[in-house]
Amino acid sequence: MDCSIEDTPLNIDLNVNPSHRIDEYPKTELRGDFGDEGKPTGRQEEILTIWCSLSKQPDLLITELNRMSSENKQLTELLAIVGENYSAMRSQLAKLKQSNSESELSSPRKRKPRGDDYFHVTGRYGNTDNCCSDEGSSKRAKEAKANVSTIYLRADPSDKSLVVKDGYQWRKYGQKVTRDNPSPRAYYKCSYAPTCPVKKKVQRSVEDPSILVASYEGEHNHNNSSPAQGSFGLSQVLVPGSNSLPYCPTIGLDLVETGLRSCAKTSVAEVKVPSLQQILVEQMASTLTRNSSFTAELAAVISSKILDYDLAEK
DNA sequence: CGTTTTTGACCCGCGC
DNA sequence: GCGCGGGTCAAAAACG
Repeated sequence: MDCSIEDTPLNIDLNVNPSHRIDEYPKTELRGDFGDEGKPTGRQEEILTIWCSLSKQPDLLITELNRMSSENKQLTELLAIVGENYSAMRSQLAKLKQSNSESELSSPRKRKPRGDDYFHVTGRYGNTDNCCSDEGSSKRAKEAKANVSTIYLRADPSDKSLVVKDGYQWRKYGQKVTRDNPSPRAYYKCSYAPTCPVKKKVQRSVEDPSILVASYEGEHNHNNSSPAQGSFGLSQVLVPGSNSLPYCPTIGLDLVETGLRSCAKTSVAEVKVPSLQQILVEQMASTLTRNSSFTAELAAVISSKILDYDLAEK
């Protein structure tokens, strides 16, 4: 096999170093069917091609490795800065929330909302009708006993369905448009067992329509219908629960904290959580490495640069 | 044909 | 007592 590389229309700028731009080099092409998992020959050929190029130029390999190492360092520093900015923004948000809640307490509400204190604590993405309840009401005391819990799920905003796949079987018995949220609220009952008292309310967040807010009420009185682990989706974290609510997902950036706080509030066992940066890096790495097109294009860019060095030296 | 979803009507608690 | 708004019911429609 020879180590020739053909031209390809692919053109991805992967160079984060502004002084070292890829488009300074001639566009090259890669033969193959990227992303087609049924035909692995294309990608394998690219890897072989790159390996052939690199093996011919050990010095070049070292140079390239050094450059990538420095870029990696830069990226790490950038990530640290982003993390610091995030922390600063979060503390500012906390201050804002605190001042907002103080002003809400000082101004009387027109109508006493239903719900319990739980929502007040965890309800950043909850509805306003579920927050700021008064103490002392017998109904609310009953609700507090009823094991109410809220989860937040990332959902496709274009998908209008209010379906939360949590592994249990639900029967929808109502849907309502509430006053303070344009998106409808769906009411579900657990249909796995006829006598199961668990109810679920699902509604999109007012602030972010891509967030589904699901409120669970009650406790399943039947054996778990073996909810599939991870059925909440990729970005959700399975949390061992002590009650009927098996999942306490942590989604997105600020939702991580909110989700976990809600877990703690519902007496769910304490959970070790990786740092935000770690989560971000892992998710990015996972997404990129699973994308065969990306890896193929990455290989294409690297090989084109190597070839260019080769030509320049000659 | 059984199950699930839709949707308008009704019920009930709360604030005024 | 009345009106508002959330929650539930139940008949009809849709679905598999």
